[in-house]
Amino acid sequence: MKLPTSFYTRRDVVNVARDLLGKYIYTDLPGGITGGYITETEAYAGITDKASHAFGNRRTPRTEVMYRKGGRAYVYLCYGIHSLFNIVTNVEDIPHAVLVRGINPTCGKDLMLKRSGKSLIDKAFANGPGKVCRILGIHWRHSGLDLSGDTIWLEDGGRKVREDKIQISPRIGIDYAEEDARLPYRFLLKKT
DNA sequence: CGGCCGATCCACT
DNA sequence: GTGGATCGGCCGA
Repeated sequence: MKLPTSFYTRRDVVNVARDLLGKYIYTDLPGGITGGYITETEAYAGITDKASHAFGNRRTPRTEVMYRKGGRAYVYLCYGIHSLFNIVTNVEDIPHAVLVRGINPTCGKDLMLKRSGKSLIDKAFANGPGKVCRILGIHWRHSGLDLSGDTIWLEDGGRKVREDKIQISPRIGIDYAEEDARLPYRFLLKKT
């Protein structure tokens, strides 16, 4: 069952990031369908968040998709090599997003292994946002895709996520964000 | 149009 | 724990 648009248009991006833990992400891209459930996310809270690409209400061709209604993909290139996948949230003109930093692969494992160049799925297989995009076949050209479509989508697979299984910490790799670098906007599923 | 830099990863020490 | 890879986006001129 796909997540409804109303899941993405909620105004509390930090809670959306937390609620995305345990939800399933799927892609139907060349090679077949791959997917898994989300194990790590970060919230980026728009124009007042120094870590966000939309800080200060900055609008560029790249960031424009963040200003659209929640429920689309915002994918961009980082360090010249890695695509990073974000889920746009909130209503139109409020550029909030959630970065998907880790998944637990469940579907299309052979294809994910092939895309990764690895020979087995270990703990470090999908524990970073660049790796997640690589194994799911997501590229920055997919930015703007509607998540209610059949290319990239999310489902509520009925996984129960207990509050005491959630670890919260500051976000990674955003030291430039000054005081906002310390905000507790990162959510991880603890190892079972 | 040139130059700087990044929401990372991996090999190597 | 650290440094190099690598290139599109952004800004200033």
